[in-house]
Amino acid sequence: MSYITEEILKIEKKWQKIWEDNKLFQAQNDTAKPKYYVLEMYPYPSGKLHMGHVRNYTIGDVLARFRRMQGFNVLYPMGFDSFGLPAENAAIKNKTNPKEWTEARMNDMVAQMKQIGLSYDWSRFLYSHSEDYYKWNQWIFLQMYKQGLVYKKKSVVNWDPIDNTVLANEQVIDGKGWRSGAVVEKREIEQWFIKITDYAEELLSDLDKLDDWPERVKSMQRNWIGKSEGCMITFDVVDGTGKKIDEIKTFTTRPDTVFGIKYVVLAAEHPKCIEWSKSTEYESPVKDFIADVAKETLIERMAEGKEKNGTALGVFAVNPANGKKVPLWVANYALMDYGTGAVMAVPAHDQRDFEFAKKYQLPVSVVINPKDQDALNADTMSEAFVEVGIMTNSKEFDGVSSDDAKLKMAQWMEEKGFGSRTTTYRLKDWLISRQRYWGTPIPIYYDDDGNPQLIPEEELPVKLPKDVEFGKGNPLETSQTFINYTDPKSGKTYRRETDTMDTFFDSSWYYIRYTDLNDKCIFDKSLANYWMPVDQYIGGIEHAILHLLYSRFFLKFFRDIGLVDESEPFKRLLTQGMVLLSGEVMSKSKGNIVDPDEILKKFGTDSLRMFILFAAPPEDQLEWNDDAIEGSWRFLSRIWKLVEHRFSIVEDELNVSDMDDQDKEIERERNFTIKKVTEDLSSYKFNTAISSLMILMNKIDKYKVPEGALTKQIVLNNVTRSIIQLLAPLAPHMCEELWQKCGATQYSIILEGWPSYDEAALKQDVIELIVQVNGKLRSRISIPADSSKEDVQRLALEDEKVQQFVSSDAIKKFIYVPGKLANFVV
RNA sequence: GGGCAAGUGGUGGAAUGGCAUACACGUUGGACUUAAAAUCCAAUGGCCGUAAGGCCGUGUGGGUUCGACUCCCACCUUGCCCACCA
Repeated sequence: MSYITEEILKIEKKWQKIWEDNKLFQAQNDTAKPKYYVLEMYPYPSGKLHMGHVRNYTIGDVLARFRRMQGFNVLYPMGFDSFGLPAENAAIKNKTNPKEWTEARMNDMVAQMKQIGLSYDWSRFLYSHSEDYYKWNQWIFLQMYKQGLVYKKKSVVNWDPIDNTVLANEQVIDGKGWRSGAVVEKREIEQWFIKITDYAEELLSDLDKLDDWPERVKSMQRNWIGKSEGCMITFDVVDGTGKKIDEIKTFTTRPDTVFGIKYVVLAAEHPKCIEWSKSTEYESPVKDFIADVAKETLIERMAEGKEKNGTALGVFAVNPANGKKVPLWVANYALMDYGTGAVMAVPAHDQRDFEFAKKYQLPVSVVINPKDQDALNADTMSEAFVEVGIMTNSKEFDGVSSDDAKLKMAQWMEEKGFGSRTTTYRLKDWLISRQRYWGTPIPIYYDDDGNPQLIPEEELPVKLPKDVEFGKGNPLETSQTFINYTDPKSGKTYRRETDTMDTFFDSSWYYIRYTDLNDKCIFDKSLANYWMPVDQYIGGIEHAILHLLYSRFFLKFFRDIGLVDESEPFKRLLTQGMVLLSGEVMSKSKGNIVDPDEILKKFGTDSLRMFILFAAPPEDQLEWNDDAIEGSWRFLSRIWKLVEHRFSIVEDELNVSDMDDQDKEIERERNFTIKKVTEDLSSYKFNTAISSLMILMNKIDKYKVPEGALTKQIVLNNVTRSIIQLLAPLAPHMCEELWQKCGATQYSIILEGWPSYDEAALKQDVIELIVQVNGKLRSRISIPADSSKEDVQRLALEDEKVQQFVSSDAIKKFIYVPGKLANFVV
């Protein structure tokens, strides 16, 4: 037999069957054993696995197998994020049912996963469109409702005119729908929201506990939550005659500039714009302006360097710091959904306010001067001064550094009662309503007064109906069986909510459902406490913000209602890089894909796995290379031949006193490689783990075992067995097969444990030392490993090459780093 | 505008204060072969030199250090995230 395609495919099938027949990968709920939970982000059932999937799952599979060999009780499950728009779009296009379409794709992908030999526990398989799963989505919704975390609000939403649905802010990318790419329009409808903002502070501060998350992901989440500390200031609003008609609050991070306020602007969506200008000469220009802003698409509104526009409201705000009256304006650069929708404008010290003031000839007044420079002149300034400086024109605060003034003035405003220190977040509440069929129905009905009422828990799940028509808005509205809800107690019929949930709801808690897939409760608390958190989570960077933020929020919510003790779902996070072909991301639309199936047919899954792991660190982009995968096969082939041609079972024990220097060297390399591979796999440096196995293999090739040399044969056997064990998580099928040829005691190599190494065996008696002169490499000398500094200096000076550069009277300093190098400074 | 990450041979990459380019791919030469493939062996950063050897070299410019790809400062380039966020 040799390591060729025909044999490889036979071996793969053989071992996949043995694993399955013995239920080798089923996680046991044995809470006495140390656990390890490995999870990959469950996929959307898109059709076939692509290289990105293969890379993602290979990484997880290696870690799962490695931890199993180390004796951990490993949970390694798989499932599908199977609700979502594509199934519904396909249903419209092909006149099929979303369920059939989705399940056909799921089946294809599961078959491929099995073909690759991924060691999932299929007894814990789940998918979000099953009634057993989405029932708990509805249950969670009810619990959140009861905790006051769910509310309905009429609001301007992002409307995707191609997918005919509302999009969350997060699903709008550069003003376009994340799936359809259509320019998003604005519409106003009643929507369901989840108050994730209640958890903003904890979601932010707990990021500091996630030591094993990439800094990049944490910083993206921090940006997204967008915490700002500042001050809320209340202004009296007066009409032209000075009569108080109302109040307005503004948020600022610059309380130090409060004496420089020259006007106040409201966002165009602010309801007070119309109210305050009503029945005055300002009403019509204000209305025109608001209409103009409303007409703009998101793209236009967000365009960079956007011209600032506005118009006066005809009313005034009284600056509570100095009692001065300043005009109120409506402007396109104020945002309704951040802060209060109203901004105090300080033209001298904010670039946006400055530009606006210049355009509309509003006054500018300086309250901060630069340190150690001439005072600013408000009339000749060409841009706002935004740096730290010295306070001026600010009464008792004059002369104070503007940095210190921030706190002092905020405190002063608090004492005077018109300001209060506040924290705001950019994070917004989560809009979960979707006017779509293929998602979880929201468990609500409306009473005769139109007030929302909860569907009782015992009636869950609210099932998706089958009598629906696609292609006419929200399909659920076409189902008579669905829209009418009959209260079992009163027998009365009510209208049912037809919105479904954002599919991010499904994926926010699936990881904890794997810990206990029972049908009585969402999950058992003790099992969840045992398995959680996920020790290693693996997925794409595209989920760095939303999915991971929502998941963190859900677990904190579960904790708060007593379902689980953990606060963070994912202990360690790995965001794997993309797979590229000639520098571009592989994509169907570009036609530059390498089909995993083709590679599997040619080289088998072990070679594919080896290539993917070896070609780049897991977080980096991976450039596909047809030649390099052959290199991976070549390496596996050499190990195969090592067992076929050189391994030979010997009953005798190794006798250390019979070992010569070469034997000891191989034995040392064997121990060293075990140490290196163990460390590398623990920190997922698969590429260097493989390279150290290659180095060991190169050394084995040079190690000669003459006919009948018993000691050398035993040494060879030992190193061969170790290399197979170390390789087993990476190339599992071939290693199982070879292990059986090498004196296995168990039916699977996984049950034989992970090889250990002897720290003492790593020591060398004689080492090669680098000798530098003035930091430049000049020679290498062999010295006893335990030499003293004086001995090393003496030995080094005896070296011819060293003598060329050093005369003993010129030595200023001698540096000796034991085991590494010696350096003469002359 | 703010934040984060990265920049090393022909290519993927290794080394995170101590031999720069491990390991692999590719290329070239050789062995084996009637031949090819496969396999095995050798060479492979640049410049100078017949050679021994020397000099230069990790985006750029400074700095710290006996010693810097690695640490510090400034800049350039690329990628990603956020962004009229008050």
